Amino acid sequence: MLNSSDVLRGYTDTIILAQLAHGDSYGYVISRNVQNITGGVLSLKEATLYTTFRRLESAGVIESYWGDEQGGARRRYYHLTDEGHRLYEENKRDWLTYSAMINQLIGMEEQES
Amino acid sequence: MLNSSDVLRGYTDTIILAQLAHGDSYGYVISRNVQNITGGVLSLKEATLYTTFRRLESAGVIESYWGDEQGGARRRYYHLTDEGHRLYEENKRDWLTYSAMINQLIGMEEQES
DNA sequence: TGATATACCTTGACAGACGATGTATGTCGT
DNA sequence: ACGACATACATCGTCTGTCAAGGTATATCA
Repeated sequence: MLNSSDVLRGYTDTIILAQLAHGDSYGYVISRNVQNITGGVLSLKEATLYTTFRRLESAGVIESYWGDEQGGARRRYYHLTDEGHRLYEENKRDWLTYSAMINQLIGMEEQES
Repeated sequence: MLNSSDVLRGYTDTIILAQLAHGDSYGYVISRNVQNITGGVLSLKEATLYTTFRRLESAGVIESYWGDEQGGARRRYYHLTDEGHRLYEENKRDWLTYSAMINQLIGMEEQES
């Protein structure tokens, strides 16, 4: 009943920030990485990916530039700003807190009174 | 930047199923439980709660009946159906899988190549 | 009398995810 | 030469879940 959309919703931003934290990258590769890491179980759909890029760039957490490929399709690369790095760290901490709470809420561990 | 809505989105169903897994309950108490468990950090808003009840009942995973309170406000109790129990267990398993993947995706642990 | 707690409910708006669709370049097989 | 496929980016319109705002009703306590 749970689908990819609901599972990732709210974390797409952080997933993209994570991909960019170790170096500039571009849409197609990020999309592929997500599929590889999750064994194809979860995926950031292209429509989601590109609208998210727009949103993050408007927010000033990423910046983009065109790569100078010789041959092949053009690539728009994205770069994490300082603010982006800060947000990434913050979101990681938040995920730790929130995922622990969801664990509690959905009864993954029995709580003693 | 992450807010309660985004964090819980996709898990409200499971949270409610979890609350009902140990016995029938009603909206107000479930809402309070979520706040207590998370120390007030996360909360299921009433509008969300009641629209979710409708959706789950339509789906046949919960059933409702009016309590016979003598005095005080009336309460609509909810009961997990067999299908509801099944879905709850399934969603718990899914959460284990998906949360591990999100951990990977947002770089909570460094992966060796 | 009115404030507070308990308890339920609906409407309308918003925001994020995504299917469908489109564009363009380059490679490989036949 | 032609079509299939992979790479790569982009937008539009729809769907769905969340929630602020508003409402109803009962009981208790100051």
